[in-house]
Amino acid sequence: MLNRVVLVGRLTRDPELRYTPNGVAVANFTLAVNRTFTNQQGERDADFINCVVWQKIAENVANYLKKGSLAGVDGRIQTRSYDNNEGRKVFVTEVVAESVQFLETRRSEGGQAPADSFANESQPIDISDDDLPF
Amino acid sequence: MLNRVVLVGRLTRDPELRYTPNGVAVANFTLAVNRTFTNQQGERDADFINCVVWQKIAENVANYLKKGSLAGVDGRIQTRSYDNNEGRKVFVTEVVAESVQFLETRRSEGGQAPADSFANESQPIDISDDDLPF
Amino acid sequence: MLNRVVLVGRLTRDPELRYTPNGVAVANFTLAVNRTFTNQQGERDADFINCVVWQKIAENVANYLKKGSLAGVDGRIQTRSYDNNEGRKVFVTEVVAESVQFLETRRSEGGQAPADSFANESQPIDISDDDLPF
Amino acid sequence: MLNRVVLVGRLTRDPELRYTPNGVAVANFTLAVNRTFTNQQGERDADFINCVVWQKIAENVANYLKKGSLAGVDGRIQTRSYDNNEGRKVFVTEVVAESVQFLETRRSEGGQAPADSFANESQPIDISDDDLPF
DNA sequence: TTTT
DNA sequence: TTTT
Repeated sequence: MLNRVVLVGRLTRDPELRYTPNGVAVANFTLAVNRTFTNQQGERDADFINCVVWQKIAENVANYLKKGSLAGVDGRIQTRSYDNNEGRKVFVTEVVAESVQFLETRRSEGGQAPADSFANESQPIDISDDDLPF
Repeated sequence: MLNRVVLVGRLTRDPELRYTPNGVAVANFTLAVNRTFTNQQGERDADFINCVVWQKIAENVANYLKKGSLAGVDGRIQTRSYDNNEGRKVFVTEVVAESVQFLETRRSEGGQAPADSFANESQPIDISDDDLPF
Repeated sequence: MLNRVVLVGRLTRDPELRYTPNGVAVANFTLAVNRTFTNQQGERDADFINCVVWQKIAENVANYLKKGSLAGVDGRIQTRSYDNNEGRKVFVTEVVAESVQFLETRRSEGGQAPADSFANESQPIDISDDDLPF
Repeated sequence: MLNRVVLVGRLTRDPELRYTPNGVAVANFTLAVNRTFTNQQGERDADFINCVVWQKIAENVANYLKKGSLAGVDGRIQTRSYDNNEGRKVFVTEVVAESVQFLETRRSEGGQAPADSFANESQPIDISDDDLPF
């Protein structure tokens, strides 16, 4: 059945990279996707969408993206549940990214940026992977 | 920023139609979207995705869809939080449907279906609405 | 870069299945996707979108879909050009389907449909393939 | 019926802005969307996708985007035909953009860019419009 | 809390 | 007719 999601937004924090007991890389990050409309208070709201990536893309995401990076995600919605430490079932809805596009280069913190280096002249980097472990 | 979701799945229960204090119709339903792959136990899993619709579409959804109906949804992911009755913050991720396509006619329960009536010859019905209240 | 298309529509004719010189299956079909709005004459228009599928999905499409079938397509837009028989360059924009969902069972022509067989009780069939030859 | 397209790519030329006899703005542009895979010659191919936008977005596109700009498009596929000057029917497949996201600031040609202005710190601009004339 |  |  059809289940397709496409997002462009900014990472709210650095991605978290972990490894499963079998050594498979998994990264989690949250995308802040600004809404085009404003709320009753006239503010521009955002949706904060949790994303997961596996394997090689997970490692690429951890290497190339950080808090504030602009990224595009093509994936699907996944739901799952787990029991929290109070023994209560928690339901999770998140996006499994099948490909991630790095839409800009961030200046490194405290780094000395050469006068002629402009992010808008950098190539967006595509990181995709087809043999996911699920 | 880009935030787009397209789903095709079956309703897990009848849609719930309510009205805001200002009289705006809202309907909630959950789509079961079967995955194409199978899990470790060889079972075919599904994602259970909560959807919200507003206004005229909400009423159409309540009228035309029921538990088990096959439906297509075009919308976006929305996140929000609220405090539950224990004073704890609960985070919700759901799909705001901007248009819903009713993909089949369900036989009415206990009804007598005429020998020549086939769901596959019915026209899918599109219900969309552009002036959402947000 | 992001390139994602999702369609639900009906085949305008039976799919055409061919094989490349290397024996790779390719199928072509056109989806009529009705618009939700009506034109100035008050008619409901449709878009006629050419689709290509490769390999196993191509054969599944040829086996399961026919003129009039309702199908969902998840894929991407592809552009290419070729020289026609008058030596003129022709530009083609089409959708490469990465997965196709068969959304209903068509009654076989002249077949005897049992009184209790309803398309709406059939399972949508997903046909997808990840190792495309391009 | 469902018809949804999401693209991220670069403009191959400056957008062309025109007005209908009734004064409605229309802009045309082509997005080069690089493929993630390479062709047999090891080159990285691209798809060149023609896009149309109407009304206010058309004017925004003409103002903010130019050849080489990185842009995101959310829209749908449209097909139409017209008779060319040889009296031959030409079929067109293009994307009608319902919203366009300007994903970077281009340095103005010959302009003097201040040492601390980085495109990656600029806000992507969303231009969308809901009351299209069709 | 889940559909066919 | 093609962008970085």
